[in-house]
Amino acid sequence: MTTIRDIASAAGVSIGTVSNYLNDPQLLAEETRKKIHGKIQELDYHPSAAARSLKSRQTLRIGLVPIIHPEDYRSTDPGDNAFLELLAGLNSIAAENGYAVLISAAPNYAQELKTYERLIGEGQVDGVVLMGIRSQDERLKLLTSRHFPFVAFGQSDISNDYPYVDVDGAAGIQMALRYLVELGHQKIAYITPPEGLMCTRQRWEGYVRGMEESHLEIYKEYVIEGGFNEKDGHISTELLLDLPEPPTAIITANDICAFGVMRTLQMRSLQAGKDISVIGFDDISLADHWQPSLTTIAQPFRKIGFELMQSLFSVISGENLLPQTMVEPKLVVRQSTGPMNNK
Amino acid sequence: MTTIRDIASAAGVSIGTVSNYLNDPQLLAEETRKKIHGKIQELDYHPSAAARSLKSRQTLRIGLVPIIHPEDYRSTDPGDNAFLELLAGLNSIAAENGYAVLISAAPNYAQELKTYERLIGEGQVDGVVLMGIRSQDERLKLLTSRHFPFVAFGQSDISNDYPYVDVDGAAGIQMALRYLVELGHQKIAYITPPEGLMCTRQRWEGYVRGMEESHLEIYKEYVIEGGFNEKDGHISTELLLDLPEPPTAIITANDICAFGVMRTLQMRSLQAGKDISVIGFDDISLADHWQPSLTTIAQPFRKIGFELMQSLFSVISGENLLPQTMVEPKLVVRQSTGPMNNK
DNA sequence: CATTTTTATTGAACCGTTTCAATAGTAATT
DNA sequence: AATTACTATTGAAACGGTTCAATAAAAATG
Repeated sequence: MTTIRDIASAAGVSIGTVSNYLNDPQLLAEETRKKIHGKIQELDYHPSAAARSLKSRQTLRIGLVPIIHPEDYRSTDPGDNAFLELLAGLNSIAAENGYAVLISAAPNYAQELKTYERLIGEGQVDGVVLMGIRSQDERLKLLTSRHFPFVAFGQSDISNDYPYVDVDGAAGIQMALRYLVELGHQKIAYITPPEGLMCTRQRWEGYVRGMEESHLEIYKEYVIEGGFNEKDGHISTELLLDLPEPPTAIITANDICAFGVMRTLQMRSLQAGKDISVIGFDDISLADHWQPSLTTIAQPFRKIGFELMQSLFSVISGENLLPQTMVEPKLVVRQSTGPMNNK
Repeated sequence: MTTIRDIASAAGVSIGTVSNYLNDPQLLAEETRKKIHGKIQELDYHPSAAARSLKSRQTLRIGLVPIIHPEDYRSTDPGDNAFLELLAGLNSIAAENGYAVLISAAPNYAQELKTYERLIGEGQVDGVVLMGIRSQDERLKLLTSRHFPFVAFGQSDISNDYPYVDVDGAAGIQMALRYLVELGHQKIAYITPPEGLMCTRQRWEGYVRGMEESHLEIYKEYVIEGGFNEKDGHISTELLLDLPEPPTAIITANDICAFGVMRTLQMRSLQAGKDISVIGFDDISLADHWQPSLTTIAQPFRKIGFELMQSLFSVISGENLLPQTMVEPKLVVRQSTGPMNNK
């Protein structure tokens, strides 16, 4: 192992000078700089991360604490696809800034907070990224009270004075509505996410705004409190189709729910995209491969990862202690939507 | 920040004793142990990871270096699903042993080796996990020559005297064959992965052994050098169906290829699972949602993650410097296979 | 009871950096 | 020429643990 002392003596300078070379090279005379550079290459020197962070109090690491599901599970959870893209986003910005991402798993929810406490207590990381914000999220409280830099993906239902990045669900729904109206639809049903979630409230606003924008009235029969599962889609669709005047388009809580809608249409010999238009939310990988493929409001997870990491850096550097970003979703048009069919 | 000295003076002992408490509590007298424990709780003490690893030379971290694809991409790459499950496996064993996983991304292949060199040079991790082993993989050479603990997922086509975990592709194919024969199939075609890969060689062995086992002869017309894409499945299937005596079952290189096979069958108005049985490899999430759902040979990625991390620990501890593990795949039966159809 | 062994604790050195006041040398200013 | 202002470099003191030879006290042995 070669240390800073080896470099110093090989280059005939003091260790302080080598340290300066490492941290602020322009402090040195051109000649000295070259000499040190040469020796570093020659001796293949890498400064010890441990020593460095012991003294300087920064680790160049960002923490992430996933909960590992106990069993081997193959989920259609959008979380899956999302998580990878998000991780890619986080990592790429992190790497650009010389940071790495430390994943310290918690075996279950009970151990979650303790894992965060260890992570920050031991000084393993300079900041953390929170995913899957829950209502009354204890992690928000913990990190806020400890004044530890963090950023969350998603807003909470409690106070929102913490750094976050969120997807503008309202804009997404509004976008979908605008598109459907362009296609001639007017009877547009909306299957909402479960009551009580932040995104439910957000998206509802989008629905209201979008309908107003197109001067359409909201019929309460067309708004169904649904959920994220295929079953929710199924049940809600049955209700909608049994109305005296069924809708010609359905916006759903997420893609999985939309699949439930489409299966129900099929059972009734209706064709999605022709008889009834269906729009999902998320754009999971299945959406593209479904038959017919699903038009959906895509969440740009990679970009969210970028934003999260950039926000976190601005918190850490003190440049902006309360960055709050909204990311715009994107409408991906596929086969499950089409012009209104006047039979 | 409370340090070991704070605890020591609060408990009225020396810092050496507190250190002993931390690392080997049974060295202490019951009474002392309690006293220190109390103060640690009271002062919410967490030993500094940096100081600890500076002196002890272990980081309690394992490194992983993914290459971040430059663009936002939504892939059907089994790698995706695989990567997450694998990561879950790695993390859960790591966490059990007090370890965390450090992800240090490389922006591209050109920078990959440098990233590894930094990671181990700076002493950021105690070992690394290698994924996606390539032929003549430079990483194997680097890590071996530096005597740095590592374990690879997959064998290489060069020398194999390094620690690895691999999936027994031969056993998988043999399993599939046995199942097809049970269903009455005899004309069983095999679309191979591309020539030159390790897995191709492995699986070919499985095909040969499986056919021999059932006393079936191998017809070279039934063996097609294919690949991992939908197109490979398509082209190969056309060839197979145009034979004077087309096969009644097809084993493919992976699920994506199998989808290509199934689409081709559909084009010719043949029904997978009735007219011709199709078996994939990997069990990506789409396999279950395809119409008809795909029978496939599943790679247990979670378990592979377990094995990888366990192997790595045994290398690090010196307990076994050359662990080499084969993991058995599992046949997942769905709708794309069925009894032979004697028309 | 003296001696040896075992058990519990200590304290100082060390791990490899960063940091910063101090210093020497050089250039600019009066 | 004397003073002041920079620039480049130094050296020692941290940072917060671990390690280990040394020591003290208690227990076992002859």
